[in-house]
Amino acid sequence: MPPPVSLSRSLETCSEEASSSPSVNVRAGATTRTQKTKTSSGNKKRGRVATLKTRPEVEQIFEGLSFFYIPDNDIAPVRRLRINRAKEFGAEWTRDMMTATHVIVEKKLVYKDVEKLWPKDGFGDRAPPKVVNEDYPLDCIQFRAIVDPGQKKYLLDGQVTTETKDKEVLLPTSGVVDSGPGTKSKASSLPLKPQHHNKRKWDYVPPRGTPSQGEESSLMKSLPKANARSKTPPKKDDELSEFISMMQEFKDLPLDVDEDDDAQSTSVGSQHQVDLDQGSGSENERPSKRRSSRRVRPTNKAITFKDRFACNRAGRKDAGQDNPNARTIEMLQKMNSYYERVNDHWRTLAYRKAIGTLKQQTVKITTEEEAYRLPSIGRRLAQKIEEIVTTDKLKRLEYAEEEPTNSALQTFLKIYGVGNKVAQQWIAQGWRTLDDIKQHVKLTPSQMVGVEHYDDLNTRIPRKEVTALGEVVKRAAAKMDPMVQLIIGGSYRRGAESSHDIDFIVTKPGTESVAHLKSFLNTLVAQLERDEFLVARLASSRAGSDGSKWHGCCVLPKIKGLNDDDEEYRPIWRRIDFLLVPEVELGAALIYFTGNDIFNRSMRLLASKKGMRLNQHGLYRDVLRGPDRVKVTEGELVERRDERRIFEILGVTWREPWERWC
DNA sequence: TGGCTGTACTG
DNA sequence: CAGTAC
DNA sequence: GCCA
DNA sequence: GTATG
DNA sequence: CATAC
Repeated sequence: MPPPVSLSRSLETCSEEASSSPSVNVRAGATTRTQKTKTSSGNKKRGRVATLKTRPEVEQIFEGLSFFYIPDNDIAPVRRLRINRAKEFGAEWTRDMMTATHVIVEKKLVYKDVEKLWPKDGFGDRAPPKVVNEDYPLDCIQFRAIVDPGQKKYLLDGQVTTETKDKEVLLPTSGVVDSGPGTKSKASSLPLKPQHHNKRKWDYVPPRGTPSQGEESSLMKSLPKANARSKTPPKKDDELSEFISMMQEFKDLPLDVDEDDDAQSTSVGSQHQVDLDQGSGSENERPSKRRSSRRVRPTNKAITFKDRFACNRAGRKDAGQDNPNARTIEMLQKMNSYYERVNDHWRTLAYRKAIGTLKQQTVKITTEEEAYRLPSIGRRLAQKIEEIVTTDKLKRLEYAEEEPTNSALQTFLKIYGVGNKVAQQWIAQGWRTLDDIKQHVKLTPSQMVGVEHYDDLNTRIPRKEVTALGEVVKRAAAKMDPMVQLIIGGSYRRGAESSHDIDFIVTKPGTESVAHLKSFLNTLVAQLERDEFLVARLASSRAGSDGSKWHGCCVLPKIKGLNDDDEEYRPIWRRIDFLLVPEVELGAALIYFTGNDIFNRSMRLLASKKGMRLNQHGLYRDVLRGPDRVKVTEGELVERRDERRIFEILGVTWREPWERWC
């Protein structure tokens, strides 16, 4: 594999600006097709400027800004294109730094190079221009917003940051550059989101009238979007498109690559085409900054089989507040709940996994590439993460939340017994509020309770109260059968500070089937109902079935020292569940009822990959699954009593309940 | 391109 | 069984 | 949405 | 009606 | 619940 010498040479030709960035050209050359080899004169003038488009006013994001480029010319085709792009969006190209609002520096250069050009006398009264690398304008265009120029990703080599926060800005010598007004840009960005196949699904449909929503594959990113915009029908032959595709391919590559990159690639060295240049060993782990489609997951970060399962990665609660990615997580969670609402089951799953991954990060994830290297974060999510970090918002989410039916959906789904089908149906019938529902809809008994006690049932239960409720039940139970054990599971067992409901695992030494506990539960429930502790029954075993659970509502009685201080004690309805578990199955049941659900699914998935099966009853092996993965054989029971043994057999290192937050 | 945990209860 | 819940 |  | 899906 | 026994 001889290095592409010839190519690079031809490039150099076109890069008359010598000293600077031969590399750029290399690429251009390599891409041949673009301007046939002989880029020079003829083609060059072929009115690129003439093709300058004017974009709709709303897109004039750079209005009032003037960019000073370093190097100060537009000889290199790529830079010329970039300058023109900036102009399209309202920027002025200035050749005088004194009038510039931003100094756009080629990545190959370091901060010192900028200092050389920096006016010795400063800028007088006016704020000095912001110094950023060439990614800055591109990102602004991509997000259709003036993003914070102080972000790390726009720093030059050798540039020092002033603040430790996210928004640091570097100041040139005399510098007093703050991130300036509008660091939190409010500018509108365009949606970047390919709508999906998602057959037969009521997928989200962007509100009409909003700016192009469209298709835009993740690989296409910003530029193509422009052409595809509704208003201006794309012109196939537009020569700009040629550049566009070229830009897409290279815009994220450092402009220096190639043969000379060598040495300290501390810079955003890229090793694209690593395979080409022999040994040079640039195959360091540098996350290739390219955003092209080519998937190059760094191989160095080998993820072992078992590490791919969430149940094997540590996780504790809390990962929230102080987490450096809190903002990102918050936004993704909103997207997640949106997809939950529209019943996009699998996307919801993907988001939850990604959020889990993010929660475990100890450093802030800033760029797409950085995010992409993490497990369960693919291109699409990585892009969204970068968008959030860069613009502090997510366009896709804004559209989603604008959906008029969205709020009604959100309301209805929080009613016990109402899922997506029913909620959609109600909305289709025109109902939008709880009142509408109360008046016009025939509810099932469960839904009735759900509506009547809507607020109570959607209020989280403080841990302290869960404990208190637990005591009430345990006391009653002990009175009727001291041998029975009640274990509070769910998030409480994981150590949560508040829970959505209370889960009791009801078991008793010596029991081998739920039948042995059924009568006890009936008695217990009956008693607690008389005590007016249990106030509603939502679901309980059907006659014939295994009958192992009971769902209902309860209220905490007035208790000395806990809630008797207020003259007005109002009982709050709480969701309560009982699960009958024969003692022999306690381990499996504990795993199941401790969760969280991602943890459980992960454990079960791992089990199934190992030819085993895990459910609330136990761990089985040699499960035979027929042709359509239909379970043919139950499999042989391996373990069910001992929680730890189940972990062991699955090859999962033991994790305490409070370590099962995924 | 197909899978994505596995089960119990309601109506 | 579809829908819902866990 | 992610992944094998 | 009761069982089944 | 809808359908079947």
